[in-house]
Formats: sequence, C-alpha cells, structure tokens
Amino acid sequence: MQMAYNKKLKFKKDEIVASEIAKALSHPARVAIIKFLARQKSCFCNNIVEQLPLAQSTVSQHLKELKNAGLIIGLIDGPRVCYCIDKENWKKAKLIFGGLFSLKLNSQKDKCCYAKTT
Amino acid sequence: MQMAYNKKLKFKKDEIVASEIAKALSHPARVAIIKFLARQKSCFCNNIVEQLPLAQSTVSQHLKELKNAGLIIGLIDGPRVCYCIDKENWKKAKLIFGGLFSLKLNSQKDKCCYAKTT
DNA sequence: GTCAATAATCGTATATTTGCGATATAGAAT
DNA sequence: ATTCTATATCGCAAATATACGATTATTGAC
Repeated sequence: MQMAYNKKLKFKKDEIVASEIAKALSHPARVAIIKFLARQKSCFCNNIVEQLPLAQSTVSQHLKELKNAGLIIGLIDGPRVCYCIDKENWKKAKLIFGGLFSLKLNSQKDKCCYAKTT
Repeated sequence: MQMAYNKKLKFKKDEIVASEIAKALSHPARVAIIKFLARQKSCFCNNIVEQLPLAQSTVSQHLKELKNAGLIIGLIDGPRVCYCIDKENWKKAKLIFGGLFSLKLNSQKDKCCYAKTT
C-alpha cells in the first residue's frame, strides 16, 4: 500500500493523516456505506451489499479499506459480520477535517488573484 | 478521469459530490497546498513548488486536480500564475463534509457489534 | 527580435485502485 | 458429516493516480 516512489513520508504527519481519512472517503461507495451505517440499527454485511450497486466481493474490499482507515469496526456475530462506525475514530476524523475546513483564509486581494482566469 | 467500469454514476449525487471533494484531498501534497494557500498572502505557483518535496510538473498536476475539484482558482498575473482558495466552493465543501461528519449515529448496541472483533 | 523565467502539458514508467468471478473459510443447521 | 449461508480472499483485467524529465507556450526584460 505504498505511494509511488514513496514520497508520502516526506510530508507532515497531520497532512498524511488528513489525506488518509480523505482517501477512505474518496469513493462514493464508501461514503454511502458510512451514511448507511450511521442511520441503521442493523448493519450486517449483507445489508450493506444489498444497498450498493456492486458485487459482494467489491463491497468487501471497500469495507476493508474503511476498516483499515479506522472509520468502521467489523464484529463477528455468528455466521455474519456486523459493521458499525468506530465512534472514537470518527470523532477524531471529524476534528481533523473540522480543523482543515476551519482554516482562516487570509485575504489575498492585495497580492494576487486579480487578473484573468487560466 | 472515469472510475473503473463507470460505476460512479450508479451512486447518489450527494455521495458522488462528497467523494470528489474527499478525493481532491486524498493526497498529502494537496492537503499541504490547501493549508499553504490558506495562510499565505502571496500564492504564486513557484512558492507552492518550493514548499513541496516534488518536481514542478508533479505539483502542477496536483494543482490541476484541486482546480478541477473547484477548491482553488488559478489566475494569470504576468508571467506567473497566482493560486488561491475558491472561497465560495470551499464553503460549500465545508458544508458537505460538515454534514457528513455531523450524521447522528444510532446506538447499535442492541442489534450488533457486541461480539469478537474480526 | 532574443533570452530568461514561469508554469502547463506531453510522454512514459510504475504503483494503486476498482471491479468481478471463483474459491476458500467459518459457523449454523440438518 | 454434509449442506447451506455469509463473508473474506485470490487472481486477474482495466482504469487511474503518481511521479519525473523533456518540451511547449507565454510573458517580461533586454
């Protein structure tokens, strides 16, 4: 799971962490899974598969990615697996993204962005 | 820029929009660029290149992706290009992600997630 | 005009992601 | 034990992403 040429390690920790959460949410299926898990009480794997226009094996892969990113937890319940959002990590992710989107934007009128668009 | 086998279109609009913003932020270089632009008054392209451990052509590609996602704007200023955050769209992105991370999580104790971890 | 500087694009190599069918695994039911 | 169900993993193909050097296009300075 390494980035091409391993450039990832040259970035700051917080930038890497934020990008990893973003990557976990960078596919509509994974966004859909998160939304589904948030509102469902029952969250067996097969319920998730039913919700998505993808094959079971593909959904399983997306679940694995969300699990690796720490956003969800999978728990064995008899022959099935029950998935749910990892509330602890979800809270952390919320804080990280909240921080990113709350960056105070400097007014740049006096320096640039006053010419024609590319 | 199509998803494999074009499955993207089978998802809901809001899920696609959220995933596209997430994808734009799914690389540490692009997170770093956003953070840099937020705090800088001068935001010429070469300033951004200096900040990153990547070649000019690679940075240019990352800028293009952020531009395509609508998160930044590039404006010609003489021989240079000045980049800045698209405040309007940034606000929208903030709302979309805010909405996602503010999903009320149902308590799932009574239905699942009480067994051993996978 | 020529030259230098800036940034985008092209071409290419490599890595990663996405997707599916087939198979494997594990537990439940019989 | 056999069978069924649920899910993960494997193997493969196609699509995308990442990265760089080389080239191109544009502008400004001379």
